[in-house]
Amino acid sequence: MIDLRVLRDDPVTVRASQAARGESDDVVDALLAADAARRQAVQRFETLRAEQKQLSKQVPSASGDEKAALVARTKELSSQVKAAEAAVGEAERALRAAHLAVPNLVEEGAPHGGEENFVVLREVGTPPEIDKPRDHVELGELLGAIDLERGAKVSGARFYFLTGVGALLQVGMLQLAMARAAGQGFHPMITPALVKPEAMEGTGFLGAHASEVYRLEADDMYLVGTSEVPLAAYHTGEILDLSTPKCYAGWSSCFRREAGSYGQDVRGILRVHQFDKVEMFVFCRPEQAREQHLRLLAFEEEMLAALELPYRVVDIAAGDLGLSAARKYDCEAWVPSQGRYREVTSASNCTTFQARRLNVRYRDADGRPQIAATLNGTAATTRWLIPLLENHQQPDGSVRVPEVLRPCLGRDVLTPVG
RNA sequence: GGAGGGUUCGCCUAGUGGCCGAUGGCGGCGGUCUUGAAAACCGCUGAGGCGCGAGAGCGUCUCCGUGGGUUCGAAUCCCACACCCUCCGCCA
Repeated sequence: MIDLRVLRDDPVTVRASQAARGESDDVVDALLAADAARRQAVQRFETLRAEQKQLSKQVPSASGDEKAALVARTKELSSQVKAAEAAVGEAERALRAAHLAVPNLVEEGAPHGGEENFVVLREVGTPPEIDKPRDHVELGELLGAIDLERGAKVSGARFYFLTGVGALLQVGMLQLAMARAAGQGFHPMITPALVKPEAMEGTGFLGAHASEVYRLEADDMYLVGTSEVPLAAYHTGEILDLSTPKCYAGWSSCFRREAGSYGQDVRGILRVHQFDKVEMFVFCRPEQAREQHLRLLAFEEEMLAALELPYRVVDIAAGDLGLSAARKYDCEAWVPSQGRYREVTSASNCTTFQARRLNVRYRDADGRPQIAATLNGTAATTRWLIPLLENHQQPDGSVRVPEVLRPCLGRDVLTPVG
């Protein structure tokens, strides 16, 4: 949710942000109107309520006719107060609905336009020259690392087993992410993968993403699509000490329905219903958010570099940001079999948008509570196995293990199994 | 699945219809004293909305797990629900 004070004082900025996203500012007008309507309702209620309280206090000390008259008057007021209170409730519900419909203010500098208007900030590393590259499905099979056939047999399309070196690679990669993150001051966390509706709702995943989310009907619980959900909800309703940012690295399995993506990326493990991910999450003061955002991006780049993967950094255009991000940088790793870069990390600056909804605050220099800023970014995830296998493949189908992963694999090269 | 107990402004706690405008302690902050510190003593110490004010502020309303209800008036009475804890059973 955006800051209503900003909206009232500076609606022009909010409209400009909508324009950058290529979206209509009807929702801005609706929010302004709902805000005004609520304030009016509140004032009416408060006037009546104050009178009721004042008269009510006189009842015990009054007697006889005077008392009867007082009670009669307050009785009348009582029903008016009740009606006014109901009107306030109604106005608040309307305001909330209008509020939720307005996306976050786009950060200055973000490219305008839609999905195709992203800006490539840099390309790092050189895509390897591979004659007739095998894709990760073939390599996974050769190495005994990925079993898609049995994944489908047991769980259906878009499921897989990681086996042997595949399982070790994933564990090693995620462990590397955890260890490095911890070394840089991120607090390691292993989070719940099932959350209550409030947590899912509070992080905004029941809006546009609702059909993406698995829901357990019998228990009214949700499977998380990323540990961003439990991490963001972790401090719900709290007032934090943010003299330094609170940084977490959360490891969880992630579940996504991938509804509406039928036919897209159906091969292999690029787009699957379940995967594992280490996610970085930061709570900080709003003025630190940009700096923290760049720090998350830098961490992602260090991870990709450590795994010796060629990648590029993309500045996502305003229209492709999603509801809560003010700015988003993706890293895309080179995928030889596709001859193009594919998304492997995503770092979002949600400014105060997400924390306002979750009511996560800190105290400013004057000791007053203020809304915190939140950010998130990918430290490592199952999908990375794709560029990892493909970029390091050798003509005979073996795969070179990057230096940093050798300790957990116990060898330098993965070779095809009989 | 069954049976109990609990939920009060950081923590603990008092509070069974109007002097609750929520008690007291702990913790925290400030001060006195001290070379400094501790102790002692004094003071301050929840959140949100709205209005007024240039501003430090002032006024007002809301919030005692959540949602309803009773009442002129509810932390307090009634109903429903949520969450937490303990024990029993069952299962891993």
